[in-house]
Amino acid sequence: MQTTDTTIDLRCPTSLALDLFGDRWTLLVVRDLMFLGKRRYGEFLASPEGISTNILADRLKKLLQQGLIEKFPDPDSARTAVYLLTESGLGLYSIMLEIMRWGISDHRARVTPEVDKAIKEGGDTLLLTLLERNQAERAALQSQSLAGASN
Amino acid sequence: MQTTDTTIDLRCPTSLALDLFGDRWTLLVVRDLMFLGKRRYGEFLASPEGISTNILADRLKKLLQQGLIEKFPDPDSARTAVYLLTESGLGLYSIMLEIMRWGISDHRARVTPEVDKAIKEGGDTLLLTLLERNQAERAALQSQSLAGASN
DNA sequence: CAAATAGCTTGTATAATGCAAGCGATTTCC
DNA sequence: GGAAATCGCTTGCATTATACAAGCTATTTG
Repeated sequence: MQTTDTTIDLRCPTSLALDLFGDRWTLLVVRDLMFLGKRRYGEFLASPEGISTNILADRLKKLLQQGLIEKFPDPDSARTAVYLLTESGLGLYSIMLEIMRWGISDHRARVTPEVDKAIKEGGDTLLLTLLERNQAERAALQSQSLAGASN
Repeated sequence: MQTTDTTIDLRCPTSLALDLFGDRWTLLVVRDLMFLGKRRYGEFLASPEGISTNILADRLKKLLQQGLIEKFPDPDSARTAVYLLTESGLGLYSIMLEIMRWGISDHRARVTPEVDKAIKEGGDTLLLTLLERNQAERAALQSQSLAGASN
């Protein structure tokens, strides 16, 4: 007699997580999207860490495949796209916040005031804000792209 | 007039954190030490992910250099060493717990009952336990190595 | 309509990782 | 107590990932 559920991934969640972001760049793209309001290829590229163009393209592709981000046509320009975290992508919020908390406490690195407040206050006020913002952006982009398609 | 403190690392804490564990293996060694009670080279090597010998040696060296782990002579054998997380190393606890929480919720990966309980209950009961255990182990290893030195 | 720009892709060099073998210091076995 | 096995690495080499520069296409600007 076996267990009824055979879909459980027996691996350690740490290992699973590292499949996703066990590299130098993925979480920096997530950070840009989650906390710095960046949405476009060129904006990610402009981050001070200096990701290369091919690596950025590769990470965006992987994040798309894993359903952590979505890609929309940019209402302002036909040659750029807008990337947005999905709800699943925002599921990385707590990990990101703990990483930032760690970086601040041990190394006195800097974050935005918004993040700083979230780290010090605890709770998930910021997460709720991010979820709302994201939903609003997504709605706007979807209606725009529909309108665009009917032109 | 400048700020008095010139030691602040201006980089984003995410980037700082990725310097430390932005790779495939470092956090798996931390997991072994923090939650699975592994202490020796051979035990890390035996983890199911299958780290290579040179990579393991390299990561242990880096973790030592960064003060996240300590190395003690093994009281039971002159050819092995015992590695222990420092308090600074245990500072990664919250990050690890959030990573495991993420892995469990989205992918139903498995953790030890002890970790599962910690994830579900919240609070830092487990962290306190780990800190105590670690201190006890460290004390034992230090007294043993002193006794050994006087032989 | 020419030049510039955004978002990539495509080489190619370098660095990180994976794999297997080897090596010195113990420890075990007979 | 000597030979063989074991442990904790290190070293060499093949493969993969990343960095850097250039190029290409579609769009947009002047």
